Amino acid sequence: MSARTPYAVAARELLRDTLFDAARHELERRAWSEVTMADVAAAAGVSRQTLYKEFGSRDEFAQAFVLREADGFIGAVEGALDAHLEDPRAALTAAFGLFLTAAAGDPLIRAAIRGGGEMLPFVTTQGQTLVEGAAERLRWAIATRWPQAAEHDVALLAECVVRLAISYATLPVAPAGMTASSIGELLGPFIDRALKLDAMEIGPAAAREVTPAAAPA
Amino acid sequence: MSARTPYAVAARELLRDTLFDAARHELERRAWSEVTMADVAAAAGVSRQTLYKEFGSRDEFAQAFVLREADGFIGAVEGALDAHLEDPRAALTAAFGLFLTAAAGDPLIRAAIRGGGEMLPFVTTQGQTLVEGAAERLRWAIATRWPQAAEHDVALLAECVVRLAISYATLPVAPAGMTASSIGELLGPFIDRALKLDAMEIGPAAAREVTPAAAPA
DNA sequence: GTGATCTGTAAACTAGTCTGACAATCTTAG
DNA sequence: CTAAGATTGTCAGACTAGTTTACAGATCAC
Repeated sequence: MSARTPYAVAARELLRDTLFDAARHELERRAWSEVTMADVAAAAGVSRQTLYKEFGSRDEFAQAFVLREADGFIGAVEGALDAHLEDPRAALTAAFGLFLTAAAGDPLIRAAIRGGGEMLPFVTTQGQTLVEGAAERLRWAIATRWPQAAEHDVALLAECVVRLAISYATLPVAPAGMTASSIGELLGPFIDRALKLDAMEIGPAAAREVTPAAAPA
Repeated sequence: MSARTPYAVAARELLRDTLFDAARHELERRAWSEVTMADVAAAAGVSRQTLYKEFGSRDEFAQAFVLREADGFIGAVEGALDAHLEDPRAALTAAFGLFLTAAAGDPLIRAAIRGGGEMLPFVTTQGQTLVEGAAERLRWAIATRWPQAAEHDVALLAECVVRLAISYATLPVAPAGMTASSIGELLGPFIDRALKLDAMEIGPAAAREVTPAAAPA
């Protein structure tokens, strides 16, 4: 795989990764508002200009950074899904619980929540990219595992789950497991109908009583 | 770890890795004499000049490539050592067997042996760098796991094992396991005396801190 | 306000890579 | 054995990515 990636592409990816890792490293000791672009660049062993060339602005960089962090979480979530391929409802509950547990333990998220919320805009008001990106990937994760599900249902589920995940991660009200099983209860019926392997006839336009509107987190 | 590696260094390493991987990829379908430098460069997505700048000549590149391949093997060998920390003799036998098995199954080594031996010089007559490099790393691997052993004994053992490994890999005469236990018999007495943890009068210190976890790299 | 710091942009400079070309060497066909 | 073709190793010039220095505007501390 790495052999088939041309150097130029890999080098660019490496640059971004190095910058992200540098940012994470800086964020482990102080808040985002205390970290300057110069700090990030220096920590990555790169000039400030290079950083600005790769990411146009400070906000753009923060956005991309948050997106990459989210990507890491989704990787873990996919593992949880794989552990419950036969039971979609359990898969969601497990994945959601794992995500919340990981999020609660992640030093970056802890800092982001406690640190005056200076980074919160990137996952909420400015979070369109994040929600879209995460939903896209979750959509793919679900679709490949339960291919019989209707595209529309998968899209709806993915986006709502992502929004709920962000909401509960930034504002936890109960232990991860408890929240997760609540969500499992809430979305269970929908999931059973949409993803169930059983040979039930799933009419896409069937009764859709509970259509949770895209509630902003 | 990757965060603490400055970009410039990582980029250089990436370039070398990309070139090595490209070479391996090429070598999986034809022999080294059939692979041109242009092929390697192209497969890595890099110009021929860049290749020549990083490695002065074709031979130098081949040398470095062989060295890196060997490094991969030693990584596996270290794993085998860790599985027998309490019994150095068994550790050597297991490691040697694992190496020979892996070597026998490795498409590159198979091709190198059968392909008219065009690459053999790099592990034999031209193989000084390889032997020294591999011995150095094996020496380190042993010394960190059995720190009570005398430096001289470790160095002697490491170099001979490396040479034997190369010899048997390039000219196998029996199944890997059989050869490995023969080597175990041959070097066993020396190992028992040099590395044995038992309270014999080895070394200046009878005080031995049993380090159970030699951090797997 | 004043000074200090940081962002975002611009310019000139440096290092690394690419392209195309070349002589020298090696291979192969005839 | 010779001629044609391919490959190695090297070079010069163009191009690109990254560095350095500098500066205007915004923000914050005092």
